[in-house]
Amino acid sequence: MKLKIDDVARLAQVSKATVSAVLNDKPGVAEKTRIRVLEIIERFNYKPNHVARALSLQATKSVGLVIKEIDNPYYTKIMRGVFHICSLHGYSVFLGSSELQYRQEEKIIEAFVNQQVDGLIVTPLQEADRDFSTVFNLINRKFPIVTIGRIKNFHTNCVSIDNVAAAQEAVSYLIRAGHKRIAYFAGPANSLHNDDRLLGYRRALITAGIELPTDYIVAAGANFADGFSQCEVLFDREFEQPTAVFCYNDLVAIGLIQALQNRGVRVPQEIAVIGFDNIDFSRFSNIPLTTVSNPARKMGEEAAKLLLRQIEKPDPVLFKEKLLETTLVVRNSA
Amino acid sequence: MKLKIDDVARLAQVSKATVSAVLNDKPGVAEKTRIRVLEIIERFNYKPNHVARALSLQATKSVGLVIKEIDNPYYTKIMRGVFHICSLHGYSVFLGSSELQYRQEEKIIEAFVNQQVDGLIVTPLQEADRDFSTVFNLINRKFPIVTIGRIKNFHTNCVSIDNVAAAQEAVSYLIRAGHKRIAYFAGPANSLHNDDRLLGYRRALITAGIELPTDYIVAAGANFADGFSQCEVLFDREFEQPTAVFCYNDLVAIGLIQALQNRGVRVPQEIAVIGFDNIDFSRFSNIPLTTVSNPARKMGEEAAKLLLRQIEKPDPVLFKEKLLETTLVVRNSA
DNA sequence: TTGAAAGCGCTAACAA
DNA sequence: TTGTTAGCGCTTTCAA
Repeated sequence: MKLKIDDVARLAQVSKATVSAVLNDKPGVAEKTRIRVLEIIERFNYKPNHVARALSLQATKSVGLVIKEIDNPYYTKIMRGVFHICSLHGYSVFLGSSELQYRQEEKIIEAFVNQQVDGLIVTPLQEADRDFSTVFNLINRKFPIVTIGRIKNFHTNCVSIDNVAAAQEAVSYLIRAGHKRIAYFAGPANSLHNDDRLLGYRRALITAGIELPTDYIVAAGANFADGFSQCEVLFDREFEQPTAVFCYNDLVAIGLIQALQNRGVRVPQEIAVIGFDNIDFSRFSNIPLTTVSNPARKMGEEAAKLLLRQIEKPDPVLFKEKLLETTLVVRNSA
Repeated sequence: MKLKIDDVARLAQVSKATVSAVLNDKPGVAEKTRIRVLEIIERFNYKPNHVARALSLQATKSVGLVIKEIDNPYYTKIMRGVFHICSLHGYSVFLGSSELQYRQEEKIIEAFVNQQVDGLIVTPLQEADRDFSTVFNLINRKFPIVTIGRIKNFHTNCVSIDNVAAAQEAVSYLIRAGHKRIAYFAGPANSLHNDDRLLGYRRALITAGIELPTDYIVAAGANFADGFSQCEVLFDREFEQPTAVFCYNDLVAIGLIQALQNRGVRVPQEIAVIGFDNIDFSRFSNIPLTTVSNPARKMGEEAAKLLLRQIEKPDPVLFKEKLLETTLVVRNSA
């Protein structure tokens, strides 16, 4: 069977306390014995039992990451960032995806907490009637948590981007390019990201002194199919057809462009389109997409750093928000 | 602080052995006391400490999943399957991605084993000079493992598809459609999948009595960029231009189609293209892709089932291979 | 039907 | 500098 610490102790002719000390780089072990112990460990390929150590230390060296959609490249980028930093620091990560259901999100969080993870990174689902008490309680108990994106009316340690400013920049770019009738293909209802991007869109218009009926705000969603299917709204007779569309995200933008092309509408000549996120694929899409680059991987990394810092020296004080930079990536769609 | 089993025992005025018994649905607890204990558990929201239980049981109720690429939708589908079955059975899953580096794969596997996962699902990287001793040793120690895809010259519990037959079917379809000059855009070198698909391609040609120089086999890869960049090879003067291309996977096919369109070549009229995997996006791509549907999610599920069965009642006997069905999905690209 | 006690493999006081 | 011992929070034998 597998070796345990007592075996190593016996083989090295020391007590297990000593073995434990060398395992954990504790001072106060004679160089000679340290070497002897290390030799035995090496020779017999001893690996400490992680579970036993976790029980004794009351720390599992693991964190939980809860994302919203496993198939969304934005979240896989975040994942990569989190994985990267965590593995650098010897933490492993449990992954769970709420698939946009907040009950599911709560279940996952609870499961992770029961698994004794040392901390949690959550991309919280924000629905109007959503109950945040699970997260709330955890935070009250000083359980280490960082959220990716703020929670409405609620303070957490979090990392995010300035969605308002980013959207405003994108729309201002369209305005500077001469567009006056600019539609917004909105994201999921009750998404804080969507609220912020909508606000940025509005601010850009206001700043430029452009007034547009609310018809120019089209409820789309977050996926390819949403952009694709809502395309027809643009050709509705009720309002003057836009010359540009700012989209909630790249998937929506790509869906829209596809539908536009199916109708024979040229992009960007007849209708310009801007996305958001700068997913990998947007570079390769049929018409390379102009979009706002969202530093998802970096967000994952910063979230992990924030969390690990919190775990390793709990800061009684207060909530930190880390804001990351976005940039407009101009390609061919606008 | 958090309640422990002793607290519950005290509150319910029983011993902790009794509490443990009701927690684990063991028989031999009087209905009256069971109810009393459950009430206390409910009232104080007691949750057993997973780590302590794991140490005592020598089982963590967790498994490790090692995939090759986090950004590849094929693997995220597998993930979903694995997650689904595991969570149904109360197992949590550690995820790791080798990102195509087998050293990385080994590290992850070792880390998982040290974490005391109860079993492992691996999508093994197959390179020519690759050393499988880590996996080998684990299997010899009867450590529960299932691989997704076979390992060359090596028996494991595994789930896979019949890549040869699937490729043969796709290419035969092209032949029946009248194509005679069919190229193969090959996947990564040393990929067993690629070997099998290549074999299927060859068999289809042989069966139809078609002979083609090896120029028609183009080294591409597994990603969009590979298909995109290798497009030009098709227009090489050295050999007669193909009328159809069978691609290693959808990403390559989509990349190729994109490049073809950039050149003004019409798909499928001038060149027909078939992919492999049927990733979600292939349905939405510019020209909806004809492809071989690869039941990735189902593979994940079956792999998980196989693994859990192995964990819960170790079968001393032998290796099982589960072969899943593929089907040709005909859309517009061929 | 219940409880006392030992044990899972490790860490950390404390004593020697 | 090293060893003894008591936990960490659970499960499980065995005796009552």
